[in-house]
Amino acid sequence: MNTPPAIPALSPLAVPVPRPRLSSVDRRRQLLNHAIALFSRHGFSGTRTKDIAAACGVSEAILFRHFATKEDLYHAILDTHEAAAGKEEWLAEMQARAERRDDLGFIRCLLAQLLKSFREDTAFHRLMLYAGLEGHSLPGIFHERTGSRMIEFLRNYIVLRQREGAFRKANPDALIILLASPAMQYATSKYIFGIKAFRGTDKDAADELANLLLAALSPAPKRSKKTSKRKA
Amino acid sequence: MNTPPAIPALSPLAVPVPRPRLSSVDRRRQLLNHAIALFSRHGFSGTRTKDIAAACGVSEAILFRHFATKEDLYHAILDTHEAAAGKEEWLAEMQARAERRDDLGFIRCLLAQLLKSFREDTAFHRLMLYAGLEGHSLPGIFHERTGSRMIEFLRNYIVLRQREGAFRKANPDALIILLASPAMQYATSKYIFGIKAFRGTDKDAADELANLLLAALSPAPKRSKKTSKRKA
DNA sequence: ATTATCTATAGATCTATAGATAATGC
DNA sequence: ATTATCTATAGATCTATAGATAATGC
Repeated sequence: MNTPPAIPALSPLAVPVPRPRLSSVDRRRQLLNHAIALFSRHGFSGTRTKDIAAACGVSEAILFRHFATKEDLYHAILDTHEAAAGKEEWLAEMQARAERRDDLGFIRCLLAQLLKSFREDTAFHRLMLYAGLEGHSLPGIFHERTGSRMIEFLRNYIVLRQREGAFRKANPDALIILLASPAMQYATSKYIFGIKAFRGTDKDAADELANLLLAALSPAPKRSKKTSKRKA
Repeated sequence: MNTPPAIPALSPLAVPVPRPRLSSVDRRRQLLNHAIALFSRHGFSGTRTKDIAAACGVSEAILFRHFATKEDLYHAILDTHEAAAGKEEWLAEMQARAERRDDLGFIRCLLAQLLKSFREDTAFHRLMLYAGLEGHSLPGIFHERTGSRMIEFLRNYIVLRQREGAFRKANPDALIILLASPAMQYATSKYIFGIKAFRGTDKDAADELANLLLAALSPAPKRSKKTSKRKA
């Protein structure tokens, strides 16, 4: 005795809820949004135009009225979509720490923001990964936008602090990799692959890693030999 | 005046080169190998069974004689394919460095091997990335094989060296992330996305990063305050 | 005799379009 | 009048199978 369908009269087939007729720009925006969600989950070739249209509650014909081809739709996304969440605020915050030479705060802020970006904008990062794997040259675009601006900023600070003697005189590119990688790797595992490599909150992870990274950046204490035990 | 096709008589269509009839196991192996190459490039949904069969020079019917469905083929790959390149030798080498407490050598070896794995077994890593994105739960399998064994080994050494006072008393999980991430990130960018974040060879990168990582792992020098300048 | 292989094709699905219809804005 | 929308469908492509054929090993 299973519960029979209670309200057959209200099934989607029976009463096609009168959807509002959206303006061209609104519908386009809606199509893009649902396309982002689906492409980010299934990749380009794993996403069906039918599903995108269905997600918006319209026929496929509508989709192809807005975008000539599936490729066009995909590129419309890749061309315009940036890592959203408060990039400007972030840069400002980093800038503030940089000005007062708060190295630990600087690194912490960097890591926290990377984690936040993956947490809140997972779709974007999945999209970038797919685009990179599928060879849609999008990581290029990413790198030339948010990415490279941040990298530029990072490198400037690193070089500055190296000149001031606060950071170790290593290859700045290596230091950039070192700073950004752990948070990216951790966030990718956690938010994209669903593997937690670390118990505790993102903040815990950021703090823990920031301390370690600062140690890596700090100039080597002067020692005569590897094994010398700093005998005052 | 373009050069006309020179040897029409030898075109593939004209003379169907008598391919050898392979044994079941050989053909199966060949199908798997070409499937790996194609799945790794285009993902599951981006790969056509036709292309796999064509790569082996046989009809699709042959493929479906060996694997009931495309899914079956894919899982046959994911279940059996491990990170190939000399895993045992690698562990032995790491073990040797561990025994003589050559921390820098230990880290260098780890990084060099990670880079080598991506360089020489790119298809495998692409496969894992795709599987993770497409939700084929394969990273799980990966993690339970090569991955987790290596992680186990790493953690043991880290904990040991922490007890011996040679490594900083931080969360071992954080240290593992710290150690492995830069090389993985760098290798992913370079070998999978084709972005070089670093001029120089892989060995240069490994050495540079290893030095930095060792600094991060080393215990903090005793200082009374953050800003103290170690006045003897 | 066994079995690796092919041809041909079914049936599903996918992108894209043509032409008709109905809601909106003037 | 304009235009957002739908239905219906073409044409391509994709997975999978049925049944026939030819190479191999005994």
